[in-house]
Amino acid sequence: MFAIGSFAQVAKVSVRTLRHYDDVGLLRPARVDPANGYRFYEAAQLPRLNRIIVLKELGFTLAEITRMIEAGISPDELLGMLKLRRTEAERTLAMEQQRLADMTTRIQLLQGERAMSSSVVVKPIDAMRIAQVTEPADGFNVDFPMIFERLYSTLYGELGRARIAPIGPPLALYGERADGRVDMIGAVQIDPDADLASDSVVIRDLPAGRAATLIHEGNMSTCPSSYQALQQWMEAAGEEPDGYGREIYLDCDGHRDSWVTELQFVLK
Amino acid sequence: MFAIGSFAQVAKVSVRTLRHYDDVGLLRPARVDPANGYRFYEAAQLPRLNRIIVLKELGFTLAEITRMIEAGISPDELLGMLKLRRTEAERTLAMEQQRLADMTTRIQLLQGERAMSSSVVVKPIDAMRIAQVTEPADGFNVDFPMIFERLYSTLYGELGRARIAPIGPPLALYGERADGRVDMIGAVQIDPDADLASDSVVIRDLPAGRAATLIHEGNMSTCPSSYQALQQWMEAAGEEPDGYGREIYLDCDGHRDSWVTELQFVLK
DNA sequence: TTGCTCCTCACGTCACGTGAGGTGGC
DNA sequence: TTGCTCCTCACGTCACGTGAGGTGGC
Repeated sequence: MFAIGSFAQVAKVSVRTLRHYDDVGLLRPARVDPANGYRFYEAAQLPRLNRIIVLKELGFTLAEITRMIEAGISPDELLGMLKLRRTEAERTLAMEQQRLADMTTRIQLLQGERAMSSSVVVKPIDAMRIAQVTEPADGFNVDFPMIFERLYSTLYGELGRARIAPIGPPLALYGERADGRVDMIGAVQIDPDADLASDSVVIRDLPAGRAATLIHEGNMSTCPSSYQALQQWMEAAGEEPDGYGREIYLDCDGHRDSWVTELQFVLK
Repeated sequence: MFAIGSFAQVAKVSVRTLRHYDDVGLLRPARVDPANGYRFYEAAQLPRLNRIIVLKELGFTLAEITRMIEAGISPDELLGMLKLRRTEAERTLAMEQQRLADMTTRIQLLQGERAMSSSVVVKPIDAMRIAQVTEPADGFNVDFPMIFERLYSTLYGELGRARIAPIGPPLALYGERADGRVDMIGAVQIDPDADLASDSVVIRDLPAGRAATLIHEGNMSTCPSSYQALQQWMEAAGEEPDGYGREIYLDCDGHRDSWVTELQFVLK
């Protein structure tokens, strides 16, 4: 017979742990003094306690362990559960490694004085239906404000006439053309059930995916530096963009200098 | 201005998360409607939210993030903290890997039908002062009960005369001798302040360390199979024993068949 | 009027650690 | 009588998830 303190000492667990296992019914003392509630354990209870400790080290929860021990699990079953757990463990291990790599990326970028890129966030993007108006251009050295003014005016005009309500803020997309030029695309999300026949406005579905994103604050004329930061981040993180960037005009109500725009690169 | 739902959507966090960040003061809404408590956010708050998300992904706690953001941390400081965190992450990663290896060991042993070894536990052993009586033998093919009866009778007799109280159960140790024979050692823990002058009883300090342990239930005559299980476990786990085994007679009061003994191998 | 969005509690999570406040035997 | 061991609550941990129960505007 061991009092709880000595039993804890030989088993190298805390007294609190033994009390906890009593509470949850995982390991009841061999005897409890009815007068003062003192718990007493037998040496013969050590194999059970050790089994608990081993299973815990293997990553099972106390609830799982309770079930396993109560059910008098066979070696074969244990083997199966262990293999399952190992698969889980491998996954969390891979995630940990990813995180470590992520930290290393950020450290490198910080050392390169590109502090801005320290708020690049990768997030899922949902599939959505958009309405868009396209205009080709000879590259990125163009008068963006003028072009997009035209695009959005056409887009919102036609949507209004067709009684289709835009969802959320306007988007800018860019597309490669067969003739080597670039498509400037003004777009906005619409209801997936909406449809429209128009010469200028095209309805299209964007697929779901992952994107590296960065919030650009202020006038779009200073946008290139934000794009650069995003691109540097992707390079350092070993991510590859799928196509050109996207712009989401989260706040374009006030003065151009106080606009807030999310830049996105869809990742492969 | 975004209502909490749309702000959550663009930032890809849950509404609950935004409320939580408000509660802990990490990200207060730009405006709260005094009438109904509705929270409203501005696009310009996204950079802060993204910084929070990034720092969280890097493994900082919300409390740490709060401090970092409030203090307007410099890139250099961030770099330092990141490196610290990376060291931590590397350690937990190594532990995860150890666990995975451990699982693989157990899986192998289970497949080899050595289910018994599935309750081998590695635990720290404390440094302790012991009193011991030694008798050489020609190997392990001897009459253990008789020898140890002699050893313990001498040991407890002398301790009693010297008024030294034994602490805990009796131990059996084994030692290599220069002449190729084996020392059979009966021992017991005593107070670290205790001392004794005797021809037969020697006081000695055992160092702290780690040991692989297994509980043997029943008569010591069936002990070899438990020792074998322990040794198989060590081999599979890539651990090396430092010297012979130790035995701790946790319960040797009743019939020999109901004894409970802990077998230990100190690990290098 | 029916949905939809928003609100505020408040419990639950996982396995104990850590006091607080009190008791019984050497 | 002073330590020591034991006891039972009960809060705290970490970052929210998940109802419960209720309200205000299209």
